[in-house]
Amino acid sequence: MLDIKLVRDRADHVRERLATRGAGDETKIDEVLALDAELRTALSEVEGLKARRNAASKEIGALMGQKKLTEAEARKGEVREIGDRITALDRQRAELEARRDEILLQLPNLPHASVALGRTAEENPVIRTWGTPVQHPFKPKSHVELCEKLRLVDFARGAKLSGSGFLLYTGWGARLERALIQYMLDLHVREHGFTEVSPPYLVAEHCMVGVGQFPKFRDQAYAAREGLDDSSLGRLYLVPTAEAPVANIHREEILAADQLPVRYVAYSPCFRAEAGAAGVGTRGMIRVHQFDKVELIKIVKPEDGYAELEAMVGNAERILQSLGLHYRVINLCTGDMGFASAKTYDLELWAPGQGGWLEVSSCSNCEDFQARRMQLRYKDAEGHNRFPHILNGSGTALARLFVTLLETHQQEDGSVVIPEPLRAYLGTDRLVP
RNA sequence: GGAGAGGUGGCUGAGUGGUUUAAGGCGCACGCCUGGAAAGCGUGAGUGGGCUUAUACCCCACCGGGGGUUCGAAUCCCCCCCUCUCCGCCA
Repeated sequence: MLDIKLVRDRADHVRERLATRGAGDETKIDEVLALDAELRTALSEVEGLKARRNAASKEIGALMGQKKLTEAEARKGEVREIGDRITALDRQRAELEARRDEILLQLPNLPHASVALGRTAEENPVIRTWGTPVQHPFKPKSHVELCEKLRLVDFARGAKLSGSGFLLYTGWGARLERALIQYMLDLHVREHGFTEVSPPYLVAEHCMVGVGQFPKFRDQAYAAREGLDDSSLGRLYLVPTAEAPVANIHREEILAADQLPVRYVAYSPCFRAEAGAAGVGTRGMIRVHQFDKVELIKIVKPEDGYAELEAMVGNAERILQSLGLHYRVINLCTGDMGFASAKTYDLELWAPGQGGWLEVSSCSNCEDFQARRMQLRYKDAEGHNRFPHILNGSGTALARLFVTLLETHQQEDGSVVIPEPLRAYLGTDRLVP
C-alpha cells in the first residue's frame, strides 16, 4: 500500500510514477485526496467531541462522588447528546476511511527510478545473457515428447485426475522433481545463507492482502473450505507462491535492527487458478495450475534493499549456471511489472525444444509496499519504527526448469544427461528411454 | 467436534463501572551518588493517528478482534479468534 502521507505531500510525483505503469491508476489519486481531506475534517471534529465527552464524564463522576445527584443527572443529558453526535460522526469517519483505503489497497507500487519506461514485455531491457544456446546435431525434441518417451510425466492421467493444467509425475520424473527441489534448497541454505522454512500451503485472507495478492487478484486464487460448511468457503486460500505465507511470517511485529537482514528459503507447491486467462492452453508443462517452486524471501533495511535484490538475482542465477542452462536476465519495464514490485528482474531459460525463452524466476524488491500492508516494522538505530524492504525471488520455479533441463541436455538417442551437481540427488547420471 | 481455564504494557502481575488518562515488581535508558561499579534515590520510556516547522506541546484511539449497554467500559452483555488442559476423531 502506498503511504498516504506520500500521496498527500507529493501527489504529482505519485501520479507521475503510477502513470508509467500505463494502467491509468494515476487518475484515482484525486479521489483518494478528496476522501482523505474529508476524512481528516471528520476526524478532527469527532476527536474534539470525544475530548469534551471524556472531560464531562469525569466531572459527572466527581459530582456523584460528592452526592450532587441532581447536577450529575443534568450533565448526563448534555453528554448524551454529545454521544449521539459522536456515534453519527464516527460512522461517517469509518466509512470515509474504508472508501479511501479500498482505493489505496488497489493501487500498485511505484516503480523505482531505475526501471525502464515501457508498456509491454517487448520493451523489457535484457541486462545480460549467460552461456550460449546448446547446438544439437539433430532436431531437438520438445519436453512433451521427451516426457512421454521417458515416462516422466503422464499428462493424460494428470488431466483425468484434476483437469487440464495438472500434472502427474511418474517414476524418474517424480524423482527428478524431488531432486531439483532438494538440490536448490540445499544450495541456498549452504552457500547463500538462507534459513529454510516450510510454511502452510493454505493461508488466511490477511496474508493475501499483505503481499498484495488481494483484493485486486482475488479471482486468481483457489479458495478452500472446511468440511461441509459452505459459510467457511474462502476463509483459507491455496498459496499462489510461498511468498504469501513466508513474507508474512513477521507481520505485525517490530523487529530489532540486529535481526535484519532476514533471509528465508522455502519450497512450496504453487496453485494458480488464473481465472480469466485464455485457458491453460499451452500443451505440456509451460503453464499449469499447480507447480513447485523454491522461493527466496528477504526482509532488509531500506538502504540495503537494492544491493540485496542484485544478490538475490545472483543466487537464482547460480542454480541455472550450475545446471548448465542458457539464460538471460531481463529487467521488467514499468508497464510489465507486478502489482507490489518497485523493481523486478526476470530470469528466462532458453528452451531448445520450444525455440523460445521461459521465465523461471522473478526477483522483486517491493520496498515497503508489503511491509506497510502487513504492519511489519523494525526499530532503527535512532529508535524509530520504520518499514523494511521486502524482497521475493524464485530460486527457482520448477516445471519450466524441468522442461528446459530435458530439452537442453537431451541426446540424439532420446536419453537425457543429468548435470553433475544433480546426480547425487537423483541417483543416476542419465535418463534412458 | 465437545467440556473447562485463560488472553492486560519488553516480561511478570494487580485491577469485576468513575483520583487506573493500567498499581506493584523485574528488566531497560538517562541522571544523581561513587575512584569505578553495585545498592540506593530521581526521571523517563509503548503503538497508531490528528494538529504542528517539530521526533516539542496538546488531543484521540488502543487491555486478543468486532459489536452492544452506559454520562463513563480493561471491568457488564453478545459474536468471533487464539492459547492451554481433558475427551472424541484422526495421519
